[in-house]
Amino acid sequence: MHKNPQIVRTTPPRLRFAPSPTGHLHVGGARTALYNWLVARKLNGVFVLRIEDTDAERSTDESLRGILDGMRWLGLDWDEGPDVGGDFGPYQQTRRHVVYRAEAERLLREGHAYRCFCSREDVEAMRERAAESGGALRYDGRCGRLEPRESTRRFEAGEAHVVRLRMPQDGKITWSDATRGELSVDLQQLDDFVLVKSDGNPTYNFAAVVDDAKMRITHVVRGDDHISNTPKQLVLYQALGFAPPEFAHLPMIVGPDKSRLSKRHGATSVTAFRDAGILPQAMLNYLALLGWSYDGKREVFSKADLVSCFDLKNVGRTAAVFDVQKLYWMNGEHFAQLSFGEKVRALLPQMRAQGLWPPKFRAELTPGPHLRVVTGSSDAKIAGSIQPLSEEEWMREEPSLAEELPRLKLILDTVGKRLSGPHEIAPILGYFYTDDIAFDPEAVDKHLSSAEAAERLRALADALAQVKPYTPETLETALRALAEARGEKAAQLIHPARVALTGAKVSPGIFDVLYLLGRTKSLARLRTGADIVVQNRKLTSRPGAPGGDATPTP
RNA sequence: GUCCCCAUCGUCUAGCCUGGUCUAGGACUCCAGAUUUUCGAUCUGGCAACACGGGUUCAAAUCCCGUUGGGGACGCCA
Repeated sequence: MHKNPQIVRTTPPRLRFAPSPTGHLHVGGARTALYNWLVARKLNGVFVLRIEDTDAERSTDESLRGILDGMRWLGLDWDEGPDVGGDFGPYQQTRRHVVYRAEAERLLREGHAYRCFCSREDVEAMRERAAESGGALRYDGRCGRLEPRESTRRFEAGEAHVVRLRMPQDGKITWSDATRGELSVDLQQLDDFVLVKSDGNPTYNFAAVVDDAKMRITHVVRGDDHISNTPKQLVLYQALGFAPPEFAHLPMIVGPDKSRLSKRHGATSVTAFRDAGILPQAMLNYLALLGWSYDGKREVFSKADLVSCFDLKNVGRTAAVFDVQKLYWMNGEHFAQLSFGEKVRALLPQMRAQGLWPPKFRAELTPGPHLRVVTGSSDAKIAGSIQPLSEEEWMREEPSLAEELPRLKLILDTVGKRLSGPHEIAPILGYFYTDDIAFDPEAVDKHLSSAEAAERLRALADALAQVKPYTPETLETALRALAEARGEKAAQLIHPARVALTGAKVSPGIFDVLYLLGRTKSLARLRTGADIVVQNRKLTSRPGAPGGDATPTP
């Protein structure tokens, strides 16, 4: 077979991601896209986005939009694609019919392919017979042995048919895979597979090869479920007279049960993780580590780090289980590295989704050392750190954001690493923004269940009502003085207070919480907490529990 | 059924090509201690793996063969 002289390996490496718009962008696809993108960027090559929508039944515009959204969110930008164009378009297979038809006709003319008039039932029967006799499930190639004249006659008579590749039957096909090394398959295992369906549409293997060749793709990086497609495609490249690209097969991403990741394993679409508050850079980083490692030690990488560190040589071969827990950990690592402004930007969409923004209430902060830090000299610093917010976003949030920002800054500072990312907003700082607090039953059970607790909360509320300047420092002295006067430990006041104020057993230092919540809210919540204790006791002592101080009903 | 791929802690992995430095390293999770007004965070420490069987070799996680296990493909889906 002659080599087409016009197709020469082009200088800039060209890689592609070729999703079919039949569903959302799932993590496996995103990882494939990422690796292709990384290689392209690292080698200063071109990243092409091609849409494989030849399956008219299942392809939808909605899926296409979702995939593009996902790619954009992850920051995987493409140089050529359906929306941006390029020199080798169109980039949507449904618009490339003429190309496939021309190539199919050429193969037919040159004898590398033939028309097959067998019905689906015929082929099915053949496979069954093959399975029984212990061989590979193959089409037997009978139409390939038809007299050319006979074939033409039936074709011209308008008989339904497909086009099949004439597969050589001797020897084996071998290639060097960038991640697996030498791979080979006996040609006898392969059959004359379909190139063009009876409706005239190309099959995946045919369209992919034609497009990769025409689009001058130099490296094909894909999941290892495509290993068995590779020999077929290699034969096709040969028949078409095109130089094949380099292949790199990636280990699959699987669920905890080691089977291919699917909905049944939980969230798998990247947009679902976005909506759950995962940062794109964390997603990217985590995905990169699924099947690739740098030196076995370093795990946190920025996008730019990945570009410089990534190498197909370090891609592994064993399937990787998708571990959401580690993804969340990774999210925390990236979140911690953000500036205040970037954090706010990452937090706002999530806070909106949770009904925590715009704030339903704000605290009246008494000027104190804490507040001075924010409103005083460092104003400029905050203004500077907020810059990542776009003009538009700033304007949209103008009234509340500007007013709330100093407090939010203090909240984030005091919450510190307890907040590992936007995905934790509700439990970690929700109580600062809504009175609709979710009480942790365990916390209530432990600290809001005794008559003493109710009494302490009321005493504390009364004491704090008197504190002159309302600052963390004065609050602390007041609380400790109260504890001492009552002959109790400070912790006995602090624990119930925390639950009353936040509903949780985890929170920043209690004095910061009191301060940031403001006096009005704090006192109200302490008193509500006392009421909860009472209700709680009524409930739990009702079933005639004899013990304790439950007064017998007349 | 046929073919292909894979096999290190529960999980992600380093080490394997170029056998000894591996009583197998890092990370997530978990546990313990320190710290803390509590939790968290943090620090310190800990649990935990070379699938099995044969070879080759002075020496094997590393090389070879086999077994077992898992996965994938075999479609007019991609």
